[in-house]
Amino acid sequence: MPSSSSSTKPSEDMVYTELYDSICERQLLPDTKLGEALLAEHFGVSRTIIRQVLQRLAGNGLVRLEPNRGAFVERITLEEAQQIYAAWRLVEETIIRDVTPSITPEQIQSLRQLVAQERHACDEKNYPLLTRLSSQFHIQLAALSQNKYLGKFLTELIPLTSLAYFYEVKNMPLCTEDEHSQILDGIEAGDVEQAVAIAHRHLDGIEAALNAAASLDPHISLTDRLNMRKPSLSR
Amino acid sequence: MPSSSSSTKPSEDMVYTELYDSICERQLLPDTKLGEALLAEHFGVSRTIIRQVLQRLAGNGLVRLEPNRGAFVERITLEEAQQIYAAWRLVEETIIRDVTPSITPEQIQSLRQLVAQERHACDEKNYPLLTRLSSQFHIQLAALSQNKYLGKFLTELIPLTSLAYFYEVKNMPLCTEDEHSQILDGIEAGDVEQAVAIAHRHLDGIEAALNAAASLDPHISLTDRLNMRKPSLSR
DNA sequence: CTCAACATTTTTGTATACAATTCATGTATG
DNA sequence: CATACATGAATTGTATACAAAAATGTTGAG
Repeated sequence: MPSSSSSTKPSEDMVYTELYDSICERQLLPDTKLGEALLAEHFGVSRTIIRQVLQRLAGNGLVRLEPNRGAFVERITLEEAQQIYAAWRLVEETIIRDVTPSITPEQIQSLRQLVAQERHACDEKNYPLLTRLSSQFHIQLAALSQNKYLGKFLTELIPLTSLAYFYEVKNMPLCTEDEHSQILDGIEAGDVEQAVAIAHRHLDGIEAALNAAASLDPHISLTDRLNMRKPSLSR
Repeated sequence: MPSSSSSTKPSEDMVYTELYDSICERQLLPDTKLGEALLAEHFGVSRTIIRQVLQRLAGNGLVRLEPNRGAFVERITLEEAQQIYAAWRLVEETIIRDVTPSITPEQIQSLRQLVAQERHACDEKNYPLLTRLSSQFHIQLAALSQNKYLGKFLTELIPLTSLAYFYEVKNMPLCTEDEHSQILDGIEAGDVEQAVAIAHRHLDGIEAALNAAASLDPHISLTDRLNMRKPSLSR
């Protein structure tokens, strides 16, 4: 029974989107096993399709394929997350500088709508949706860049931040629509330096929150986590 | 008859590498049809493997998958090539700034060896090899970056330059080992600004050569180009 | 001779069957 | 009682068979 209730046949892209969104929204947490047979049954397609989707997700870095062992949601370390934010800052600044002079009122309007949706999701405490919308703001901004390769890079980079998993991260709702709004203000006013400065502050803030979560987290390694399932044999 | 003469079974990675290198070296030119049955026979594997390889290559942007029509070597326009070089300049500079303070003598040595190979390939007029070595220099440098995401970006970006296809490009041997050598000199001396400046000149030069080739090229429209395609694998 | 409609062939897309590997369970042994 | 090993179940990897679509070739009318 396919979870997507639509009557249309769940094609490869639908399966891909569903898994992609689930990972980005942190519904599927890092190290979750993505068994082929299970997914095939769930979506009502053959393993062939599931396999292709998993390989595409692996190509985007969202899924880790362990030979002869299967597919898992990827997990990144704190250090890797920091590298991601560093690269993000670099490209975000470049894109803002690129987009600001040529942006149209319609494009601004479209982004403002997105911010409104973010605010709504935050009010409703719908944090999975908020996570996705927040990413989408930056992705949609990146899509406006003249340079589609930089845009594609950011589009692939941003979802990876969902793979940093510490206990506290789940409960860390980053309601940053205000900063998004301020970035738009700067862009709309043609004030590149202002927009760039806020964007940097914005990303610094997100990274700081992640660092805080990581420091609060009892540093449990993967092996530790596996071992603590059965501390003692009950028999 | 598999082209890889080794007796070991050509696995997926071998097929991937072979096709990847052939495209990067401009042995397989843009718009070349990559028929599944043909490749399967050529490498002595099933279509399943070929299919996986083609999807991986498509994920890297080297291959274009047209639904129900098959796989083709991707082609990029002059404008897209210019975007690639713009992104390359940005990231290359960042990486040089990142790598210079922490590079080791062994790493320098390894890169110098690569430059020597380049010089040799240029002397021998082995242009396919030179093309690959020239890319490899930048890729290997990028691999030294602390930021593996920027490194990966460049690693995926650089091969795309092989997809810009104008008549003159084939006959355009860019013997730029000297500039590579100078970049290394700057890095080795710890003179970041010098290294960055040369790197910029280097990339500007390559892009200028491409622009020249494009202007010399009789601007063939898409429809004309379709008429003149010779899709045979020359092997 | 040209063009269009139909039939044939080829190629891609998907599902399934089989082989290979890993993982879990249970048993024997020190 | 714990460890090592062997057997069996479950999962992944690969090849093949079949279905669907596109390309090609042929025929016939205008």
